[in-house]
Amino acid sequence: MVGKSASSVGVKEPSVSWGKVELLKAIAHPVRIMILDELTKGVKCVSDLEEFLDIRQPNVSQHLGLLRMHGIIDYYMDGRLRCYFLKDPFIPEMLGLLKKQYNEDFPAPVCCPVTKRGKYPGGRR
Amino acid sequence: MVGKSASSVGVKEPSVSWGKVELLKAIAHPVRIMILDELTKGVKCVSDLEEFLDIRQPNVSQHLGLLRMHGIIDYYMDGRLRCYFLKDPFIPEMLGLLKKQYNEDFPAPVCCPVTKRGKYPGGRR
DNA sequence: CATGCATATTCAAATATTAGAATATTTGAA
DNA sequence: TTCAAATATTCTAATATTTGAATATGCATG
Repeated sequence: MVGKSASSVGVKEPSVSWGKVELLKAIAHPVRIMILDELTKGVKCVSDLEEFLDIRQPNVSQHLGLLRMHGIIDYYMDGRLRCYFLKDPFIPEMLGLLKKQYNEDFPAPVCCPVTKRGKYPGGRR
Repeated sequence: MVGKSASSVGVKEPSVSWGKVELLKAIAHPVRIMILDELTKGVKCVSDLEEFLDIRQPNVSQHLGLLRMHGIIDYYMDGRLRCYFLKDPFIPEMLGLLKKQYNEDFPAPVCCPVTKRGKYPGGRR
């Protein structure tokens, strides 16, 4: 069962899947991020979100529909209310990352400074 | 200097900043994700990426330019090569998250099933 | 200082995203 | 059954993104 790790054997590391990139695209909108952040705190109905977001109801519904089509959220009915909730466990972790503060950038690689020639790690030249 | 935490006082939790949403948008493209994943492994010049991505050079440069404009990557010159490298420490963590496998969705909240009325947590009705 | 390699820029066409307006649907209550 | 509340859908105009083609730039080398 247990064998060499993928990297030790030269097998390709699992890369980011097409589906995950689609998910990223679906999330990458200020309104949808706010919706998701709100849903992290608990179930919300459309009119709650409408008030919170301060945008028009049809637009809220459009964003909710998009998120639902991607399997990121879902809803249940409560009377005439649609109670939306978070479905994808990836989302809270993603939001946590997005809220994290990073104080410094990575340093430039050692083969700088700029004008020093011939150090390209790939072997080309 | 030190005081109560934001949450203990009812102050709004820091939400996702506008800048972070912009960063998400910049990242949310299959080619750019591949570029970033590749740069995670080390410095790459444009023609290396061109070969790896199998798209035309001007297009590679366009994506690189976009990422650079967002402060996500930078480059140094090595002779006539532009050696691009990762600058934003957020990226590797994000890629790690994107590669993570999630086996189950969150369960629907307890106030289901659908027809049970009057349980909306927000108090409306 | 001319040449060629590595890369960037500009432009245009195709396509995708977004938000609003108008309208439709669904459900519970009277 | 009728009405009103809650939400969804459709259509459209504005805008943004993406790509390819053509071309330009910068630098190292002879």
